[in-house]
Amino acid sequence: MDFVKELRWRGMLHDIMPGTEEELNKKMTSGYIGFDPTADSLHVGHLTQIMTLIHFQRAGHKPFALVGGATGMVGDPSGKSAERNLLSEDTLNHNVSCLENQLKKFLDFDCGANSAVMVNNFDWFKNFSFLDFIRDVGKHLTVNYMMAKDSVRKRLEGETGMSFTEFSYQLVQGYDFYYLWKEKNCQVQMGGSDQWGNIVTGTELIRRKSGGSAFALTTQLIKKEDGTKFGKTESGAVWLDPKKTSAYKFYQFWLNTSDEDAKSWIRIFTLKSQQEIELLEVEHNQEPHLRTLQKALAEDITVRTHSEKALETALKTSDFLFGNGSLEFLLELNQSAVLDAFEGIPQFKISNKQLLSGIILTDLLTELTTVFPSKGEARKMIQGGGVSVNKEKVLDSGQTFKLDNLINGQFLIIQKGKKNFYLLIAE
RNA sequence: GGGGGGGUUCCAGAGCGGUCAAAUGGGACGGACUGUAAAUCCGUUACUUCGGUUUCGAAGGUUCGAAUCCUUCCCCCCCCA
Repeated sequence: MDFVKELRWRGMLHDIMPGTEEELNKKMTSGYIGFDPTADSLHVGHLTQIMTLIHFQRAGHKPFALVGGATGMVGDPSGKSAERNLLSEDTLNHNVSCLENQLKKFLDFDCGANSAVMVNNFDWFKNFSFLDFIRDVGKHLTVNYMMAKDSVRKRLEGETGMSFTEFSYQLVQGYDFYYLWKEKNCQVQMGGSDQWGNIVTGTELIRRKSGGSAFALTTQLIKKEDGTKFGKTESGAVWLDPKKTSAYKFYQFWLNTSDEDAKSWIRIFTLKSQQEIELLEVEHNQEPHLRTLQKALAEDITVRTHSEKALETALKTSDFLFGNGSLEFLLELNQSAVLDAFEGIPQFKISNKQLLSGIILTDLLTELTTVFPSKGEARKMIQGGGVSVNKEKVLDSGQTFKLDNLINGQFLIIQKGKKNFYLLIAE
């Protein structure tokens, strides 16, 4: 398998430094991608980078996953219009270990020579003093060079300015590359296209400091066809951690991609072959309403990110919530089967006592649950026809609910809009 | 240290004594149409027991009445040294 070719046909390649492809085709090469520990989980936006490393390893090269315990302390100004808040050391440590655990799922760390390796740049920065750094690293690059970078220039032109800390970021990341190049024979750095500037600082540093050569390659930033940001839903980022984004929601996120996006994303986010994908596309075009591509995409990623079992549950839940005649289906299940099917959607407990006297819908949606943040909002949404209980639209915000509204004597299914469900359990 | 500009509802950005819960745009959410798609159209976008109640960097003050005027403080940007 030819790594660069692979990225090309998948439409992932954005920019590549001259000589990189030749170098990679010569021999097994080590390459790395850095991940910033800005949160305690990776999100779907990181998946492109993860896929890049997977392809890298499948092509017989040795992938390094770098977690930025040190760079995370500085803050990457790339793509940021304002200075960022620094994270505390505790948070950072916690995040680093979370990310490491997630990355372990995707790469093979035990397959001989090209086993993946996990590194944390805090390890080589913790004992690097400020003075040593500015003498050994800072001296090799001019401020002029650093200021020409997009990430810096934009901030200098803008209104917010930029701290020295963030200005230095590229040096810190640049040194990572130098260190890995020198100590681990890591010759290639990869990353999203927004990282080009930072990566080049690294190759430049290697060249000036040691006269060595290193290579770089960046991947396309994922964009949606309609121009909106990839990876966001109404409830925020789509995380890989099932505690932050349930497998059901995760599956739904991918299922809901548009036809256009599905075509490019199935190439980027799955390992399916070109042939396989083209076949799926033909199928999809014949009967677009079946959403063959979206389903294949969603299933593939869900299994690899979570598990076969998680996918099954997600499918079951989706089937139930979006299928037809589903209330009957629910009646046949016992309580644990219901809870299992609803695992991925928000649940609330209410007491039978309250239901005995009847609960007004708006209270139910705001005080007893967090479906809506305020009664006013709940009322407006109900009036707009956006709320259903047990699959039936409710138009009177004053309606009360009692014991006999419960399905199976214990459940109430609240629906906000078309796709947001909540399960209320009475006990 | 000197001079200038500025902090408004999710964001951008109007308002510059009452008609302001605050224009406009974006975003977000909801509805219709569909395929749980895209495009399009429509609606909502501080809280409320619908009487009112709390909002315009913070605290005071002037006024019948302030986002709008005054005082102090905090923060941001630009220019000069």
